[in-house]
Amino acid sequence: MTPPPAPSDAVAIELNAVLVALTANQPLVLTLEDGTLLPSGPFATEHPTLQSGLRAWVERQTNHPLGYVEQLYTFADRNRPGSDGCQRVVSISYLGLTRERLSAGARDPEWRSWYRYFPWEDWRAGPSPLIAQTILPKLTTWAEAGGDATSRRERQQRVEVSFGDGAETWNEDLVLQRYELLYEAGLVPEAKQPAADPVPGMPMRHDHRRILATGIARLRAKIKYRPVFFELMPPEFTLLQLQRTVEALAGRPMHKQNFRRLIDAHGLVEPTGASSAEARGRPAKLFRFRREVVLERAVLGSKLPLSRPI
Amino acid sequence: MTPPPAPSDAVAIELNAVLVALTANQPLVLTLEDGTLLPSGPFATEHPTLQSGLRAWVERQTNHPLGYVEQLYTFADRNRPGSDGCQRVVSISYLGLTRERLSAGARDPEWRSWYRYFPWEDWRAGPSPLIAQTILPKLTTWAEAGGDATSRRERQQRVEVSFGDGAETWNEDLVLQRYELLYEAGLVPEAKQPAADPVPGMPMRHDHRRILATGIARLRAKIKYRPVFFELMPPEFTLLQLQRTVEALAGRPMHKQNFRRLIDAHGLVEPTGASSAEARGRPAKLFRFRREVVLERAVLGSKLPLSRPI
DNA sequence: TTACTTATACTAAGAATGAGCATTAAAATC
DNA sequence: GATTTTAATGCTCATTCTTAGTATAAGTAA
Repeated sequence: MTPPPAPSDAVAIELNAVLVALTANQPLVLTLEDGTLLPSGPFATEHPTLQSGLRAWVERQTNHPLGYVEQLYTFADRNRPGSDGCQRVVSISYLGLTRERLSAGARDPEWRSWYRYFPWEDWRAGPSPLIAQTILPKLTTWAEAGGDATSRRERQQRVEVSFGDGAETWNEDLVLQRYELLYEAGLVPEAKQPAADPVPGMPMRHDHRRILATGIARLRAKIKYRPVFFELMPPEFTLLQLQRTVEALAGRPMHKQNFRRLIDAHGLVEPTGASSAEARGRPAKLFRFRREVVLERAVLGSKLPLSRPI
Repeated sequence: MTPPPAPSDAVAIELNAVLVALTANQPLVLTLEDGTLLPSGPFATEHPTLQSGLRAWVERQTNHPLGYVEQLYTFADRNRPGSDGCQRVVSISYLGLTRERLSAGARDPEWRSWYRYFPWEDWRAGPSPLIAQTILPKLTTWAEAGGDATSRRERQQRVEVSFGDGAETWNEDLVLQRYELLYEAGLVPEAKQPAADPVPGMPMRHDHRRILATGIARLRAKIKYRPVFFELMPPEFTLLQLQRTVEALAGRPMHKQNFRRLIDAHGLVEPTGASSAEARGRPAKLFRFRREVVLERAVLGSKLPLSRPI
């Protein structure tokens, strides 16, 4: 059918990592060069697999173990933003979760909240006002400028699917679709023909903001059926701390009682016996993660116990 | 943190495709060389993206459009089965769905039922007897041969999670975990130290059976929230034909009335007005897929209406 | 002591799911 | 032509899962 593929000429392999940590209820991502780049790992190492090489490299750099690693996507587009056109760049990206941050306040590498890059993705205090006030109007203009009637209707439908109506119908998993729609509409500075007035949100170089969007989307989808969020928690924690962590990742508020019922129903935690008196109110019991459940089958039944904002 | 990655020396890029079609209620995969290889596509093409290049290549070869394409995984392990050790091979694999098969009965390329490679994955007629009779005994032996007590318990737990108890608790999505467990236990011919009596199921060269397992697993998971199975259907079909298609992919029987209720509740189809008189009984109405729903939000609520075998 | 937080128990309504009965409509067979 | 067989389709009922609360307990800060 096809001869065995010949070794391709002039291929550069690049590893990109979306490294996530969590501090003060903010989801953080490790960045370089004033927040404009994701860290790139070495490819040709002594390690047998990409994943083990990446893990060792991150652990050496941050002095903390990587709790969870998963491959995100491989980009190899010829006219990929950032490639110079003559050499094909294959970029293999990974998502990694880690428990603690390296030296606080450092620059390069620096941990930054991912909502600086995607401010419209934070709905923890209710629907992001950015969407109804800024994004939807611009996208509607773009949709109405589409060529023929079919194209216009298709654009409108994509806007509606990705962003909902700006209030009730929000799907927090569609991070990547939303970014790509804004990219196509020229509403982010990375676009080929960027508009004069892009939507708020810090850009990155090359296609690193797209890779970050891929990572956030994957993580938001993942926490619904695998309790990976424990990799971001300290060994002991209260249920409210756990809830705030999940809310930070999902970008949405949750119903406290139902959240606890869910965690309990799946046997994710066990009490340590101790209590925390960190906050002002009634002391909360401390829990630890039951490692055994990682091996068990899927959990959390694909639905997070969202609450409607008050 | 790290200098920009230097172009790696001696890297070969290989594209592998898991191309799926469906005929006579069998899920088929395109193979080469007497069923021992998956097709490999060219890498350096005139196309701007890997995906468009793969799509064009497949459509040229099979004379049928590829309905759906998705990236599966990138393997780049140094001691990957099939690599000769000196040159690093990066293998990017894709899943593609297509509607019709090319010339029937052809050899090379040839469409083969994926259950020839994974006979234990077909539970359409109830729990696969292979599991209780052959696989679980062998895996139990392997688990009990583990080094210390901790290792033995961990092995047992992995067997239990991947294969369940051989009867009630079966998760059809864990195709890859099951194959990898059998690989580790030396129970497939591809293993490094294969046992004298591997479990039934046709092997493939290199790591192509692992790639196929990845594709099946991805597809089984995908149909629960995106109706991609329509890409395998003719333009008009009866609801029973649709059910048989989903059953072929998931490898499990479904409850007919509840399956129809689900399809109906999500507005996936619309009647064409015509009826089919293919089978003996009462003629079934013909339906067509409502293309609009592809754009809409997630569907099928993560649960297929399984039925217990009679 | 009072006001305020936070934790935790419990419940009622509604939606989704699992399982099956009953009926209809055609072809095949006697 | 009546009867059997095969499938399609309509409908119900119980159970479980979700949603959205109310109520109460147990601490700290003023």
